[in-house]
Formats: sequence, structure tokens, C-alpha cells
Amino acid sequence: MSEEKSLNFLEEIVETDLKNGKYKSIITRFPPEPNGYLHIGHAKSICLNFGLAKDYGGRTNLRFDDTNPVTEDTEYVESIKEDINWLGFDWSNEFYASDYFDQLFIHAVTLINKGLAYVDDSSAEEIARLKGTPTEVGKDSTYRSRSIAENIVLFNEMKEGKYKDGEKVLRAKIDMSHTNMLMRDPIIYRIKHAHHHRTGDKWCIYPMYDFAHGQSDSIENITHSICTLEFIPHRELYDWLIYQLETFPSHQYEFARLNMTYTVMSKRKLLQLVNEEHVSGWDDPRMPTICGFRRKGYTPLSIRNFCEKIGVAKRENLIDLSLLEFCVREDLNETAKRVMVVLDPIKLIITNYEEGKTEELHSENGPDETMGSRALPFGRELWIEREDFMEEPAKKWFRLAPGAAVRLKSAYIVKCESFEKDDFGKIISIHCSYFPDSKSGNDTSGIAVKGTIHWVSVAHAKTAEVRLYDRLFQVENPSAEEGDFKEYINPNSLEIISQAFIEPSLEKAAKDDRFQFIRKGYFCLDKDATADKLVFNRTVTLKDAWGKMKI
RNA sequence: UGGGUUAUUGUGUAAAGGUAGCACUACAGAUUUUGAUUCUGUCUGUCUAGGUUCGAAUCCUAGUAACCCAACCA
Repeated sequence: MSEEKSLNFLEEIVETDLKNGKYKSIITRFPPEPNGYLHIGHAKSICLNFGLAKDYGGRTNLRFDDTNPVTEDTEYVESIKEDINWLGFDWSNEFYASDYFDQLFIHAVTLINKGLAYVDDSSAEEIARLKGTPTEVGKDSTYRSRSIAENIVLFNEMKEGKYKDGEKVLRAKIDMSHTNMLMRDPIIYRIKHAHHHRTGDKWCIYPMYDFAHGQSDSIENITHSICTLEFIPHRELYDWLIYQLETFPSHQYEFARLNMTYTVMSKRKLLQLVNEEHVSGWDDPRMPTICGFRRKGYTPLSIRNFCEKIGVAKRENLIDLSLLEFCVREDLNETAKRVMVVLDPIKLIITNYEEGKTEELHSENGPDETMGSRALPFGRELWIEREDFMEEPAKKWFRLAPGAAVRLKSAYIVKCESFEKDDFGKIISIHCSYFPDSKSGNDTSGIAVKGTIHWVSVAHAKTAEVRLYDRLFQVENPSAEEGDFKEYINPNSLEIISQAFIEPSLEKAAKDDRFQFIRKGYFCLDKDATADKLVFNRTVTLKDAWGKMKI
């Protein structure tokens, strides 16, 4: 018996529709507005839409919802396409809502001819006032009773450019006392004398979201139009338009958007972070954008796995950042090359090791033997991590301390004999003796040590800048806190180590390489790296049981 | 004083009247030349109150809480 995999509610809907023969195959769509960069919340939607089609043998269109020329730009179109591809998905068609402007105009005329739409000359303020409130019914506009013929003339004049922005709108004629605010004669066309990134200056009237989006779905024969919870009230209008226009009956289904701890997910807030320079840009590795995660070193697989693990449902959620971190560690643990880098150096001198001597040692590149090994130069003087030495060792301390011995990874066991301090009491060097017969691979010393530390040969070390990223916010849910969310920005979200010591093999680091700096975390090369200056980003730390114990 | 949606451990997500499961987190232990990985184990849950039933997370009734809706944004 094969274990029955439990389905999320959307998969159940699709399976039922397919089983009942409602559709022969499904078509979904991912409908970004090209006015910003994609974030991890979009990744959830992408995985859902493309994943559903992939799992059930359907297709997915990429459709840019470009009905507001004022805020949209081709720059965003390109970045969105890049991000979707990077995540590992391909679309069946690349469409634009603006491709349908002619058809949408005809649909609008149809509504007018059916007496279901009218041109309103009221100001925005007046329209808002007459709309009422959720608890108070609206009132009809005085223009609501215009004749069909007059509406046709006026709407065409709107299209011809006879009116200025805001002078007139086209509204659906539904019900000003409807309990659903969206059904109170929603605006479906407005005048905007603006240049559109695709249609140029052909149009000066543009359809509103509810009109354009739903009918674009119909035009593309989208079977399952999946969106987030806040669009639930829109569904009634979505269905009304399909019914009145007698177009393909696409159906809208809603799921809860992704929220994650220690970050914000709204486009508006992310834009603020960029504009007010709290981060370096949309692809700042601290941003929850897809390009931010990419630059930080996250893999497409890890993000897809994350989207799989968080599930899909209709209740508000706040996902632990630790789950995402688990996913990226899970992937990188298997694939990242192990290397040694010392971030906060202190010099270790092996007093009984011949001066000027160099040995070539070897170390495994990863847990899987097929990853091979690499040469590692070893000498009398080494850089080790400052935090790996304690003058007065804590209990359960496995690392270096006066009189204590540790294994130097892939090298020898050393024992601390003494250490030196400068005038300020800062330790500047540690003197050790080594056991020649403890060499890694053929250790005959019989000495057992509890700790193993990483190191880099002073004589062979190269340098690099290393950027250590931490969570962008200090609180779990900055959006839910009192006051401005930016008050909760973590002031220590970026620590730059301008000169870390790296093992020589890292000089050949390439763009898509992933590394584990042993005992320190996963890292990748940053786009700022040049031939003269390497720059690494920390993708994520390793789990740190000792670090937790200390607290 | 309206309408809509949702409620299962710290966080997510399953269970379609029949043993509340899985993952992350946390904690404990084993292994470890990364205090990583791996392995083993432990803790915590059905919003509340009634009802129906042999049996309720699931059905009924009444509450409660959270989120969404008053852009010529999407």
C-alpha cells in the first residue's frame, strides 16, 4: 500500500475538477504587476501556480498585470522573469494585460450597451463620499441614469483624449447599497494621460484591476485563478463580470499569503527600506526579495522546498525564519565545498615545528567522498579563530586553553604551552607544541582530543572581505508592533569583516560556488567581488549548540 | 450598528464521526577530525460554553478572538 499523500485544499479542488471532467487540463497563471521586485511571498505563489500545473499536467501563463502605466516599468518585467526562471520555472506563455486593452474596451462597451455601465463625472472625493461605508449604504450618483447612447459617446470621448485625468470614469452599474463595498458601482476605467511601457501613447484610459484581471483570466481560459485572501471580496465582482459578459468562467480561489518572522513582506514597506537606504538595494542580502536571497547564497531548491513545507491554507500565518534557514542548510550541507577561513584571527605558533618548513596536507571537500579533496599548506605559524581560545576555560570547553590540546582540522594535534598579551591585556599570540605522530590520516599518537578547530597558514593565507548578515528586524513581527516598523530595524544586521584570512584554494572561487567555511557557516561570493578583492556573503550560520550553551 | 474569512502544541500543516499525525523550533542522549551533519528520545495542542452520538477537531446551537473590505493601486 502506498502512503496517501495529504493534499492541500487547492490540490483537492483541482483533483475534483479533473475527476469530474469539469476540465480536461488546468491552466493557471502568475500575475505580477511590474512595479517592484518579487519577494519570498511571491515565491510561494509561484510554486503554487506552477507547481499545480506541473503536478496535474497543466500549463501556467506568466501574465504581467500592467494596467497602471504610472507605476510600472520594463525594468521590473525583466527582474521578475529572471527571478521566476531562477526559481526553476518556465511559463507556457508570456502575456500582458495590456495585450488585451482592445478586447477589454469592447467588453466595456458591451456593458454600457447592456445598461450595466455608465460614465460618471463626479470627482474622486464625491465618488468616495457617495460610496458610503461598510456599515452605511451608498447613494446613487446623479450621472447614474445617463442614457446608453450618451454613455457610449462619452466613453468614446474619454478614449479619444477629450478629457483630463480624473474628469470622468466608467463605472459598472450594480448596487450602491450592496453589503460588499466592491459591488457599489466599481470604477472599471479611468483616464490617465500617461506613457505605457508597452502600448506607449495609444491609450489614455486604462482598465482597473477588477475589470482587467478577471477578464484577462477569461481570455486566457484560466481554469484556476489563485490569489491571496484579501481578494476574497473581489470574487463577487469577478464572477459578476464573467456572468454579464458571458466570457469563459474562470474561478478565483484564495489562499493565505506568506508572512515570516523578523521581516516585512509588503511591497510598500520594502520600497521604503530601499528608498530610505536602510538597505543597499532590492537585492541587499537582508531583503526578503528573491534577488536578495539569491545574492545571499540561497539556492532555488531550498526556496522551493521551503514553499512545499509551509503548506497552503486559508488562515493567517507567521512562519518561523528558522524553517527557511533549515531548508537552505539542508541543501547546502550536501553540496557546499568545505573550506577554512578565519574571520577574527589570532596567531598560533607551533614552537617545535621547524621554522620555514611547509607541508602540503589534504582535506576533504565535503561529506560525500565524490567531492574529493584539496591541498592545504601548513606551516609553523597559523591563524586561528580568537574565540577558539579561552584563557580561563569554561566548563565543557573543548577548544584551546592553557595546557589543553585540540586537533587542527586535517592536520596535527597541538597543545597550548603559553600565550602572549599586549600592553592592553589583549592576547596576541598562542604558543603550542605539536605531536608529529598525530598527523591527520595516520595518527599513531593515541591522543584523544575533544575539539577540532579550523586554521589558515599565515604564510599562505589570502585575504577577503566577509559580510555577515543577521535578521533585518529585532522583533518577530515588526508590522504588528506599535509605531513605525522601521523603529525595529536591527542595527547589527550587517557586520563587515574587511580582512578575513582565507585558505589559498578560495582564490579560485567562482560566482555560483557555495562554500561552507568550516564551523562558521555557508558562504558565497558576492557580486561586489573583483579580481583584486574577494567579497563573501554569509548565507546562513551553522547551528551552534555551544553558542546556545553559553547563554 | 454591516459584510466576508479564519480558529488543531512555540511556529506551520494533516486527520472528510473511530488511536490527534508530520515538519520546524526547544530540550536530552549517542556518534563525530566541523560543538556541524547523522541517529535516538522527550515536552507542549483541537478558541469557549452547551448539545447530538457508543464515540466529536470533525455535526448542531450560542458566544469569543484574529484578519480583510470605504485608491480613479494591484
